[in-house]
Amino acid sequence: MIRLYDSLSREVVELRPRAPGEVSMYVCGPTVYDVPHLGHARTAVTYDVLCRYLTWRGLDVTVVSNITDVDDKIIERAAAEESTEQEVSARFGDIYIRELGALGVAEPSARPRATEYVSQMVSFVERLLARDAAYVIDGAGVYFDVARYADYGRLPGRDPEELRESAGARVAVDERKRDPLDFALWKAAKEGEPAWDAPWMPGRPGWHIECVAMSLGLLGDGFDIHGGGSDLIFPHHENERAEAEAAGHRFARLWMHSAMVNVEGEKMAKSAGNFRTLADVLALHDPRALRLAMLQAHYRSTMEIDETVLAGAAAGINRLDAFARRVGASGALDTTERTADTDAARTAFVEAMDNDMGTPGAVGVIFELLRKGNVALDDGEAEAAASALHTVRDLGGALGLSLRDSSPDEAIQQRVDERQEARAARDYATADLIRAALADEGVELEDTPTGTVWRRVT
RNA sequence: GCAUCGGUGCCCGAGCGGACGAAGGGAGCGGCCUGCAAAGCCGUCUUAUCGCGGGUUCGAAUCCCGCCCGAUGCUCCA
Repeated sequence: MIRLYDSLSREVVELRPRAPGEVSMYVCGPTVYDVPHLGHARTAVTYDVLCRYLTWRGLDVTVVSNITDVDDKIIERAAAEESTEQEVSARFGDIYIRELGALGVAEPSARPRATEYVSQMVSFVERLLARDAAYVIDGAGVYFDVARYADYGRLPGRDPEELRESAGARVAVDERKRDPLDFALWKAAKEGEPAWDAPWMPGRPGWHIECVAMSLGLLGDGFDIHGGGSDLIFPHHENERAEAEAAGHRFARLWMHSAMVNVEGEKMAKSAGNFRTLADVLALHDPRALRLAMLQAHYRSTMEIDETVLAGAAAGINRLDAFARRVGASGALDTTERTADTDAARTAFVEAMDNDMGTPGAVGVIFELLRKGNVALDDGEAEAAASALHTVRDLGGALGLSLRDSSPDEAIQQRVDERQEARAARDYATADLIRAALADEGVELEDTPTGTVWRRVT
């Protein structure tokens, strides 16, 4: 039984897909006006792991993750660069996809762009107008009428009255709105901004509507999981929910929110100026180290990512790879043979993961099995070690963590062999010379009872 | 202020009523192994005052109340 925390009911609930055996999931992607940072990476990794695990458990998963390519910030950036909105969003969209791909985030089943869904958004707004859940303000746009949605405020756990009090604290409220909480579904075109035709006035999509159009459009009513970063709970997700349900649709069955990444105790954000780009981290570390660091914290806990954390995770990745090399050097062949240890590990792994994606516990299980495999190797039980390795690979795969396979390199192998000959002849001076030379090239040697293995150190 | 989530060994971070004599990773130290390393294993720091004070319970890191501290959200946000 797979259980997940549902942000709407505020409890861990059993995942009960609308269609048995199939899970449909929508993950709010970024607005592409700049390069991705670690926060984007954490969110993407969280849902990537969920998708991989559900698939590993035998479910047929469909993931839709959007890219929002019309928005105030994109317009600003395009203006600042004297470029176009299309160019800016295409550029950052490509970077986003490439860098997350490098992190091992699998391509979603569909990655819609907001601009591809404008006509659906227009129809959606019409439907809301027809149901009297929205109204037009001439020259300004079309607004959602919050009063028409009785459940408003449940997702963020707030009373609409309280929400109303703080509305306008940061942005001036348009006097013509019926309620300060009302928000734009469609924004009237301004000079020099991208615009599309619409029955009310030419303009561009307002807030939250793009995700509703894309999620319902691609996954249909009552899709299973809607996820995103916790900073989207309000207003973004609550307003999506209001729009969809006020239009008569059954929206997401389960809401998930991943926690923020902090830097020195503060949320990483562009506005705070403390963000680290994904590219910066990827330039310094194995992408698997970043993923492991993220897996070692629960997705609903705020986590700190700094050099200490990254270096620690990188050391963990080295252990994983070293185990694979050791087993490889033992000559034992890959085997699906089960042992008491691998069975116990699988059970514990599933138990941890089924419980609201307990990746830290799941990673713990993997490392425990790794240690047992190393002990088996020390005891000369290569077969048992190979079984452990096979399971480590399988479980790691369910989390998107792979072990590095050494790539053969004849030139290096030749020198390793030369060193072995020297060692056999007890000519340790020569042997150490070769080892030091290889070390200078970033190649580290490990002597095992069955031969010497080597690895590249980055 | 209101809402939500937290405060666990040197660091990160699980656990969320009894198998806790608190997982796992990292760091330090000692040992074994090794020609020396690396890798690995074992031990150790670690009897972790589980933020503080009360309470419930046969039993609490886990539940309840109060307090202190922090993060996030309250129409830019992943």
